[in-house]
Amino acid sequence: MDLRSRRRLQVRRDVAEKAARLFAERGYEHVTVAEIAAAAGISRRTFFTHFASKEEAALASAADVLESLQRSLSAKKSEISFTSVVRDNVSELIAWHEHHAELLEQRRRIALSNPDLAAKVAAARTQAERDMVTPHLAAELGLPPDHHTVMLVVGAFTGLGDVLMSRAPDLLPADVATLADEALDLFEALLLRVKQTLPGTSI
Amino acid sequence: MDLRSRRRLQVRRDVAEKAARLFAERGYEHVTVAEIAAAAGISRRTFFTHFASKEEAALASAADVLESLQRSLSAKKSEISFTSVVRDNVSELIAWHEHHAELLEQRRRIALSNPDLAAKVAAARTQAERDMVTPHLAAELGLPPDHHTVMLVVGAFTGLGDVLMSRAPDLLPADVATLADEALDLFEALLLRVKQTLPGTSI
DNA sequence: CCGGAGTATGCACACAGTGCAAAATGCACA
DNA sequence: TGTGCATTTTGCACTGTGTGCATACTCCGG
Repeated sequence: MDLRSRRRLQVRRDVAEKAARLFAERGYEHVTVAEIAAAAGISRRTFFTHFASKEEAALASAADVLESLQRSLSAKKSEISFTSVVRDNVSELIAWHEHHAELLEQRRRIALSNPDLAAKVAAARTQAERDMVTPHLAAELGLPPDHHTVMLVVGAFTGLGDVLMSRAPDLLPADVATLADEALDLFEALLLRVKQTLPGTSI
Repeated sequence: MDLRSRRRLQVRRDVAEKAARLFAERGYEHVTVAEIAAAAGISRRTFFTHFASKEEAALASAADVLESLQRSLSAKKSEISFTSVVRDNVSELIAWHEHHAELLEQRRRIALSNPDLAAKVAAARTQAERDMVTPHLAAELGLPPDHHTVMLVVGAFTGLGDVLMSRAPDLLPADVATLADEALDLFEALLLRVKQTLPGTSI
């Protein structure tokens, strides 16, 4: 990694952070790209060499949440069952959330200021979740990743995950844990049933 | 309904239809609002009295799909089980799709030309699905609609539904039916399990 | 026929995003 | 150290979306 690209990355992070601050303060719509650029000490035109759009800057500052799940899954690969890994990761995530209350409050305000943006963040999260989880569930079921059954199971998983993520901001950490447990119990039951029914289905 | 509003609605439909045609022909991004307005015989400014945005015009022409589920659910209310109603409705939807191949092809092209728009359509569909389905499932479980368990079950349902809807365009109608059956079997099993576990949980 | 409500339109403007060319910056090599 | 090259920054002009405001039009009841 040469010096140029490292500095570029640093600028990118800096701009995203300044943007997030402004969005949280005044609402996404009421902040212009010119203002973000000014706050970061670059020109408006340069902003667009770092981000393809104002929206991208907003999304960039929220990309970190998934990294933890990513790490958990690739680290503990196939050692233990899929749901156990996820259970562990949920605890990890909840702990992380408690230690970053201010950051999450900022994001909550941004999301509140622009539901469309929030929907996009959620969609991106779901998509990433889907991509991470599919290979593991496919392996656990002994099916190819593009098998319909796998897709359905993954769909149910992300559906449950979406509920969890959408409720989490309004709940106490302990309640989030309870809800996550219930969701995972449900998913485990579903998974078990699929495994039992599986030998019969052969498309 | 007075004459004025009826004509206004007619114009709105007309504009949306013209817009959809243009979007399918040249791609969402390569059609300007000015062109849509011209095609519909109104001024650019008037376009914005009918639609808050270009996007809204694109979404407006895709709002009909959900009406069928809406009707099915409110008509057959509580006569038979929820999943049976949905099963019936899926057949209905598949039949409808076969009779509107050209329209669906048009929408497929629009979605292809702009993934963001497609994501938004999907999100709107999911949200509407959620709203329709929640009261029925709450009733069937004997819980308040905002109960966590209900939310989770609804989440699983919409998650499965999303997979179904995202795969459908690439499958033959018969395969869509098979996939829908599998999804509903899965959901039925989940629902059954929740019912069995329910008496124990009391938050 | 008239006055007013609802609607259409034109005009000016703010802002996002892009292509292009000039200027600034940092890196390697003589 | 200076010079040439590649990357990056910036200004400028332009297209397109969306909005506020004022004006003109249309249709309705009196």
